[in-house]
Amino acid sequence: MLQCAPYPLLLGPYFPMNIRTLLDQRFRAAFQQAGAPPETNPQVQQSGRPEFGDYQANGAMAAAKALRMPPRALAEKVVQAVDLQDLAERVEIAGPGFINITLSKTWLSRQLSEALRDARLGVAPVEHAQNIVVDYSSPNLAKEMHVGHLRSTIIGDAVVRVLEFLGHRVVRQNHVGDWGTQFGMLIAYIERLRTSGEAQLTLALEDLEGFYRSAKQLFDSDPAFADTARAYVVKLQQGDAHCLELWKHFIDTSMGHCERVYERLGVTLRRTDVKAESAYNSDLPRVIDDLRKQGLLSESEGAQCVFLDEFKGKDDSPLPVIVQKSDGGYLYATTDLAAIRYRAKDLAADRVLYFVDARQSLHLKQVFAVARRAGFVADSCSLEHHPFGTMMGEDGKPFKTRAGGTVKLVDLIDEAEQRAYAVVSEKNPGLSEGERRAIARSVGVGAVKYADLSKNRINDYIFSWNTMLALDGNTAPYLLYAYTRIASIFRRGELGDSHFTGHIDIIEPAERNLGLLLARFSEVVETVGADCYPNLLCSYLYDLAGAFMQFYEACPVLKADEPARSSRLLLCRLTAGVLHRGLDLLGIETIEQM
RNA sequence: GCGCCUGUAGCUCAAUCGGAUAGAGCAUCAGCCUUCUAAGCUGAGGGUAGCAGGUUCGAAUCCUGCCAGGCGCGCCA
Repeated sequence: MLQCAPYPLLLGPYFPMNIRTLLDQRFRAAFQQAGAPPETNPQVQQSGRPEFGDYQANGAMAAAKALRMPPRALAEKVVQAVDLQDLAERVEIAGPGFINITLSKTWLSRQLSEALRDARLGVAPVEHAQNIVVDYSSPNLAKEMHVGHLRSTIIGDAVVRVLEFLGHRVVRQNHVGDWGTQFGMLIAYIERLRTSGEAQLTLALEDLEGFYRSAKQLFDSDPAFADTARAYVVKLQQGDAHCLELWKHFIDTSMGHCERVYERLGVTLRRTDVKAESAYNSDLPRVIDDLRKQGLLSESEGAQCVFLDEFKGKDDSPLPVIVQKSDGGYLYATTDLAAIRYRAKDLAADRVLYFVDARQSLHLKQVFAVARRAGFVADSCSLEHHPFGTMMGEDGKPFKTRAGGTVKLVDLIDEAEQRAYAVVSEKNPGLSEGERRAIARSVGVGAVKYADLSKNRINDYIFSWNTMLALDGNTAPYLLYAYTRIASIFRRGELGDSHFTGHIDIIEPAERNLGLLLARFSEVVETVGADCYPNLLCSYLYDLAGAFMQFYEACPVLKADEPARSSRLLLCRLTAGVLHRGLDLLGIETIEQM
């Protein structure tokens, strides 16, 4: 394990704050002093181009308009007023009134030296920790996990990690589907196999997907079996002991499958995070009752519905949220309402995040609206659907096996590891078999996850083995390689904790470039925590890895003279720390060599 | 029919609350290994931002209309 962990000694008080926030505060004060109203947004952001400095404040144009004065004149006054003596080496006005800020190397050097002594690498814990409930993964247990579950699982887990790192109290909710009509069929099939022996049943359940297919086939071809299956749905719902036992056996087996996938993917979900659909069964009649008491319920064509004005269907007709079927059965909207109330009330959530397929947008919008109207959720609680697109094959159609079936996650992981193994063996044949296997595991799984995380989640995305396992470009292998290069420097120099001394002193352009990115880590992490777009963290880490590669080419470390050698070693150490932590927040594990 | 999402380089994708000359990677071409891992680095070419209007000092971003694709829309989840 690389010593990316921080210095144990903390010299004096250190209150990390991200640069953007710091500049925002300074400029807010300056704008007021310059005569702008207190609510003026200084619009501090990272500069788009190097010639515009490191940060820019763009608020002068808008504020000048309100004040009816020339924007450059306001910018002048702001620059006069702003106190940046400690941190900027240049503040310039450009164009119509942009204020460009170049940070001083001294200040940057000090920030980095401090971040190095901080276990959190300069990321401050949130001032007000929130209770954040995160609904993600949530596979249906009738079948094995397949590629359709990947995005929710991977993206949700990354966001969970980020939120916890920021200091929030996170409650994972794996809302697995373990109830509904198809389970009658599966139970009937279990029973049938049991009569031919326990061993055969166990074997059949190994391949859950095949199990489902066989049951379905029987269901479609054998009317007697179909009748039994339908009867079992009813018995199950009535709490029949025998059916429940078979059902539990099935659920248990299926959950075991999921857990093996989570384990291999390095996903933090545990059995204790499961709050299955069936867990809300007893609460469903109460949901209906409460909706009725609120006067929200109306009957339509025999079904119990909630009609809300904001939802219109065809020809402006009212669009119902059906919460109880005409036969008395409940639907997933009912379960979701029960779940949302549990999360808001029992779990006291400040935010509830749903990492759910974009196709459920309307459904969730309706559930959120009904829940609010019914008072299940306080106004102060934020309900957020974070949708994502579908994973497509290289032909632009939903990703399938060659035979046209769904791709099981275990198969996907197997193939990723195999392909990674082939690459490692080719690139680095000197490593032992065991080492290559271990590297292939990290690289293969890391590549799968990174391919998913690095894209803006809203769009559909094209899954391609080639781009994913490519060794260059914005991929997991590239980031992992950057990290191993640092590890290699430390190995080569035989460096232990005691060898890291002195402080970071930014001199070369490549050092400055790298240092500036390192100092921005907290900005990215905070943004991801707020907006739930892990691809921002990916592209940051990619930039960081790139900046390190350039630094590596331009600035010798071990061969440098003091004090540059010490400074560069510390820069390497901080880079390793940020890469390690950043990848960890994405759920990707680093390796020491590859 | 109504609603939601999307349309950026040949391909895969970015772009912070509207900000300056729209950026990467792949692929193509040209360079760099007696020097800390070349799974790397440097450089070149490649764009009517779907189309047309509008708002604005300023639009890939906001608004309107059209075109194209995907998805959703009463008793599955």
